[in-house]
Amino acid sequence: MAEVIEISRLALHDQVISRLRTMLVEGRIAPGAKLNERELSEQLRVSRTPLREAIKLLAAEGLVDLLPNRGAVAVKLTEADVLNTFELLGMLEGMSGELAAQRITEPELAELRALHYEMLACFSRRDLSGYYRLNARIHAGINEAAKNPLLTSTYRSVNARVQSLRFRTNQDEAKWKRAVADHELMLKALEAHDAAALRAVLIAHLLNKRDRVLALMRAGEVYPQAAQP
Amino acid sequence: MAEVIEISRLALHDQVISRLRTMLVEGRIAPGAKLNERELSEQLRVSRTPLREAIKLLAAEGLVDLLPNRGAVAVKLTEADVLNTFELLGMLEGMSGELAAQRITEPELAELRALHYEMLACFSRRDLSGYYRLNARIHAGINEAAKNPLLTSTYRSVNARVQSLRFRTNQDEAKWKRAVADHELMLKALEAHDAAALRAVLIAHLLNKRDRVLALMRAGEVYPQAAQP
DNA sequence: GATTGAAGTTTTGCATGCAAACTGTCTTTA
DNA sequence: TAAAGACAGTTTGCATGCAAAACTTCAATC
Repeated sequence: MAEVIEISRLALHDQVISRLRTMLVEGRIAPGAKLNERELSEQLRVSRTPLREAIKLLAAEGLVDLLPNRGAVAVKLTEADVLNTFELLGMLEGMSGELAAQRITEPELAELRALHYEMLACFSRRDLSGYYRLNARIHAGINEAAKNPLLTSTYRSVNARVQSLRFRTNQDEAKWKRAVADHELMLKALEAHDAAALRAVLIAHLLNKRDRVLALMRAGEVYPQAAQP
Repeated sequence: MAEVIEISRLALHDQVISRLRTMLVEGRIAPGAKLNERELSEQLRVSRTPLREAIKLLAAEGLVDLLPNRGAVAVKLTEADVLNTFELLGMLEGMSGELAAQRITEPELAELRALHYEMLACFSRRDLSGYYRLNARIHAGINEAAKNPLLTSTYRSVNARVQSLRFRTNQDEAKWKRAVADHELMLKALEAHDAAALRAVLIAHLLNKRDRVLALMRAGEVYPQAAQP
């Protein structure tokens, strides 16, 4: 009962934000595409007021660009944007790792171990989407173990900018194995409370991802359907 | 001509955001105070629509808390919040310093040197507000020299959360001298392109500031007029 | 043929109106 | 006397309306 009330009482503009963010991150709104207020408000079944509030917030998160008197467009990252984003993301994740190695509790470690084994199961079955989901939960878990909510939310926000690109990198067998090996090292570092080691492996892991994203961009496979101005 | 047009064309909600942010950062809206939409919209001479958009954005920046169906209140930081904020800020500023030491150009360095001497002039005259202004410009300059706009905007956003507290710390003579000495070290490190040294001095400088802010909070001098719930 | 301009349409930005939720006070009841 | 409830006033959340800006189309001129 209370559940239903709570859910229905989620502010409309918050629902709109979530749905829009998902559409942007998953690429259902193509990078560079214009966000037409009338169109979106009909699609999402809300009036333009909460929709506009949502768009403003997504602009603050860096997922859309606001053009004065000309509405909003989904951001289309340049190579420099990607480099800058990963540069910052590496620092944030490295810091997160250092703090987590120092501050993680035994129950948190046990949960991360469990997630790790679930992820290995997905790897064994070549279940890529399950792997991605668990991978994200593990990184979120490390982030939480750092016990700094502001760091967590900052990381989440910066990460959202490149999330859609990270989704699209194709995992060939060798790279996938390498990523799994990285995760083994992460767990070892956490168990040993070795801050420097965890920082190093997290950053290396991320730089790897960055290079795959850059390779994708350079191959021109990222924005296939988006029209150039 | 174009100037005037450009200025007048600044979106209303952007003006509102700036003015509200200033009011929050400078403490003209007390921490914990409720933001009444009708009241503020009359005060700022805009309707509630752009005001509400601005409040939502400031919530995303962490300057106000949104209470569903009950409006917004200016954030009132706990000691833990301050610790977390400075922890992240130290990391961002440290990173900023490392990159700046590697990437700063000669003209940028010359400008920072000039600002430094202007700041020394303010110190010599015991002109605290001028000192603060130049101090902020120097730190912004270092940030820019890091050549990562995303890092710059992230730093700015996180810094805004504690800006109002930083304003209020009282500079006794010894601490002020120490801060000026830190700035000398920063310039030396930049000139030598010594990333590690600049990182170290920036972080030490910031931790000093953190401790002064914490001391202020513990002395109960931060929220004198704000009513407790 | 290309470029400029003018009218019509679309879209954004802001103001306002209305219903739902919340706050505070006063009354009623145990 | 204290607690609960009802009612009035206030405030928020969302929808809608209107004016200004931008875009489109088409024709006219060089």
